[in-house]
Amino acid sequence: MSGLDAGERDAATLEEVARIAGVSRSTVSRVVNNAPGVSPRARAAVVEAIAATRYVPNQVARNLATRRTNTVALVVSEDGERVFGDPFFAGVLRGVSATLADADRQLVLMMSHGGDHERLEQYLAAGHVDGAVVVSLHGMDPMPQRLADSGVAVVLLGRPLAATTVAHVDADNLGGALAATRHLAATGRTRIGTIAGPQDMGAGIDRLLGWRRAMGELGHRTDAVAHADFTVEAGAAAMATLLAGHPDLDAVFAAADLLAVGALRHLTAEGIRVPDDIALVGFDDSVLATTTTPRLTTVRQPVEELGRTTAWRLLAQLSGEENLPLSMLLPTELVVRESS
Amino acid sequence: MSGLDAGERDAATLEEVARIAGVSRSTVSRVVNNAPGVSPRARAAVVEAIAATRYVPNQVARNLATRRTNTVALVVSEDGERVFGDPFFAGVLRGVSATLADADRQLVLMMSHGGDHERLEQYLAAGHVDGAVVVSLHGMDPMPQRLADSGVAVVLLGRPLAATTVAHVDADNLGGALAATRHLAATGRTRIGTIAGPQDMGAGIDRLLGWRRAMGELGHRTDAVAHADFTVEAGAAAMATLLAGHPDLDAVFAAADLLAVGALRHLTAEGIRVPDDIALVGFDDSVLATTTTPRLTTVRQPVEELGRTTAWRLLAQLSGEENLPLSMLLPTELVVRESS
DNA sequence: TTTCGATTTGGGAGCGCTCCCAAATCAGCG
DNA sequence: CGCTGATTTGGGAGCGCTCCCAAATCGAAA
Repeated sequence: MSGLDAGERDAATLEEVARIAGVSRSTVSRVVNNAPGVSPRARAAVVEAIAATRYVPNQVARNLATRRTNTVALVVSEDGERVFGDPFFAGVLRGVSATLADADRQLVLMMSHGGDHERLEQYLAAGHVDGAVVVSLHGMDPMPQRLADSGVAVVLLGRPLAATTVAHVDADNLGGALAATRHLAATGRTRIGTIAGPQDMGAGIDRLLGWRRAMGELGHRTDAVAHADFTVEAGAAAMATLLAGHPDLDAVFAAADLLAVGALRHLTAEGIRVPDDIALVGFDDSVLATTTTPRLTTVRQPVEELGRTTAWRLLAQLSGEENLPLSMLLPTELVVRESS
Repeated sequence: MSGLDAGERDAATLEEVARIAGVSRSTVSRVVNNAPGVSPRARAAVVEAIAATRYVPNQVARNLATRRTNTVALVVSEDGERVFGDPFFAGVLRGVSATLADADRQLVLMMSHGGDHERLEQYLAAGHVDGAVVVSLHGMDPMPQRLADSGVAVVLLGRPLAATTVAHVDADNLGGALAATRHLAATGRTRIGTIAGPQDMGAGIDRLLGWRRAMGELGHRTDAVAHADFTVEAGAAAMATLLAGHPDLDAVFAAADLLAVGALRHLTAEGIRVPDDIALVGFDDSVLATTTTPRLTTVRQPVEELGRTTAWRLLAQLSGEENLPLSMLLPTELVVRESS
């Protein structure tokens, strides 16, 4: 209220520090950014003045002057609900934030629950961040391309469906699905169904494709497909559907651990034994996979690594490196446990 | 590279728009902020020029000039791991982001996994955000007070342990624990233990206190206490400890649903029936509570409302309202299901 | 002592916007 | 047709910093 405590509130500026230290603005700036060319004497005086005034550089001013912000957004194209349920995001976040922290960049997490899309684009385009990692893109969402067009560096985690000049990093979903299905066949299963994920996302499409291709190689029909989005409930429902249409199934490849858990739940409830009657393979190798009974055979994707690599790719782009790969594929790996 | 596509990259500025529209900077600014006092003619010209140049105001410059950013941080004093596991945060996030969206503010989510604390404080103090909601504070963490001192508006979700001038919003943890314990007693239980949460957080302390007080009222001993942090595993372990020390227990109040789930898991494994042998009450009323067998009696806390109220309180403070409450307590409510 | 190159320092200009005040324009009325 | 008050417009100053260039200072060699 009164002017008395104004000294507490109003942060000191460069100019003030300079005055107190008895040097110029420039010299203080040099010290703050520890740039070379400052005499020890001047430096000491400035350091003292900074301490005395509890000076903190105003980032906003700095951003305006340098035209960069040192912050990167992790944009999750999904609402909070889903984000917090899925261990996949936790891993990605860990990877991204580790890499960013190493590079001394600030991370801001943003999710665009549908309607917010517009505000989000505005925010990002308005110079608040240097770049963005966009994850869990659905359908042909033009957002990443638009961001890129408006000058924000963007890298996608997960391949986009739409043609775009935006780089992406992805896991070898196709290879993983291929391996899972072949494994099932190799252990003597012949009637192998699949619970496919959402077909508006690269991961969903590619895992289904992998299963299809493997089944083709084996000379098997590919009609035992049920679709579900990545939730336990949908997995259970899909399993029921699958069973209804194909009662003779002896194996199922589920495109996510969450789906496999749902399937397992349904099978158990129906008195169908896993793996004795039906073998089950999931995808992700999330914590879930080891807490079920029986523990899940699954395809491990390097979630944290995915986050780390995407962030690295973004940083590289930001620092102006040339000839960076437009896409990067990380390997997946089959982990055999008890369910197959 | 070349200057050719510079027009694409370099965003138009106010000045350029003004030149094209044939008016002054000020007039364009007025239109952009739809301030009054612009003739229809001028306005039309400006609107057209904006469209032509695909002009987007530079937030950073605006922030510097106005000394506000229109963005609010949700700071979770916990690492990503925990944040993503706990449904509590999902609810809080939903509440906070809903309120902020209504007020047309941008939300940035930040978590400070221990070491990052410093960078986080720097970031917030450096003028990037107008205010912050801080949730899940541990111990006597001075961070909120420090932020407040450096001019950032702060409201806590969950009462702080340290004395502070920072406002907070909390659920009536004490009342809830009281109700839960009394309920147990009212259904004829006499040897009531508790699994207490972390004692470095208000919620943990208050729920234990509530149980203590209720037990006191009833004239019961208060020695059947086991401690655990808010995870399923810790809950199971605590249940085991409790049972070892007090084999005659006929009821347990767990300070969180996660803990109750752990306890239930242990009891089931031991062949102890719930509620027949031991009645169990949790806290939170998260989704978990309805997916167990038997379904959990629990204390409902209005998680989303908590987020909403905290955000509201922060916005009120930001808009300079006077005489705002320093603390707000939201009611909790016992939800009786099958486990008691 | 002079001179020249290296080091250190200072201050102007500018980042893109808002805010404020003064100037210009417009209307209405005697 | 002039005067007055309201409306609209323009431009300077400033937000706090960085960047760059010129001035000042220093040191050692001649």
